[in-house]
Amino acid sequence: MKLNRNFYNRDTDKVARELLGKILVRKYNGVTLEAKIVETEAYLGFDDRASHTFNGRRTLRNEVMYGRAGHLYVYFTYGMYNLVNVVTNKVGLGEAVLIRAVEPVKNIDEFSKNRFGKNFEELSNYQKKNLTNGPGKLTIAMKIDRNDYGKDLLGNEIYIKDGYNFDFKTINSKRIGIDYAMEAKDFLLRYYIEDNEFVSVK
DNA sequence: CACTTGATTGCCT
DNA sequence: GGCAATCAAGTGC
Repeated sequence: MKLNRNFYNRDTDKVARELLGKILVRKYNGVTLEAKIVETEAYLGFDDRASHTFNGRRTLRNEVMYGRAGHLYVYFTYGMYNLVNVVTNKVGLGEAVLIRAVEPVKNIDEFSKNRFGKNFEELSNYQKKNLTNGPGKLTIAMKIDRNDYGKDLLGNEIYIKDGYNFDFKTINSKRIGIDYAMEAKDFLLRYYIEDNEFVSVK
């Protein structure tokens, strides 16, 4: 069942934890991709130096973070990657959850073609391992980019639904790639599924 | 395997 | 002008 608005409109840290095991559904050109979320990070508002909304910073790019929970915040970074987030918590707070890694569960050949131009079984072991194990990689595999900025996860084009298997242990750790964030780099706001091979950093 | 470095551009100061 | 919530290729052990 598709997650409702109330799921997203809660404490961001809790949403980040509970998104593990849920299924991200992505439809385009008549194709349906499904992937299990295996790694997330919470980005908070005013007091989180790692967040794009730190200290109340509000620009055209991050505007959707201040809006209603359950919408997509997609942004472009390092000159070549799109990263996808889910807006959370109350309007005006500016919080979101970054989806850092997923495990394909439906139409894996489409993921594979979007990333490497061939079917999954034709990939090298290295390519199989690197299909969706990172925030920049999964957006390529699932064809998510800035055109998806602001989309509502209660719509039909892209949404998240309940998972099937929650028999896993959740690991909580520091976030990745935010060494500039001073005290905020040590916040324990990252979650991932223990022993899952698609997690970006163990 | 671990570590280093270059790529490439939108965004904010 | 400087940098970024990253990735892939290259080096060396």
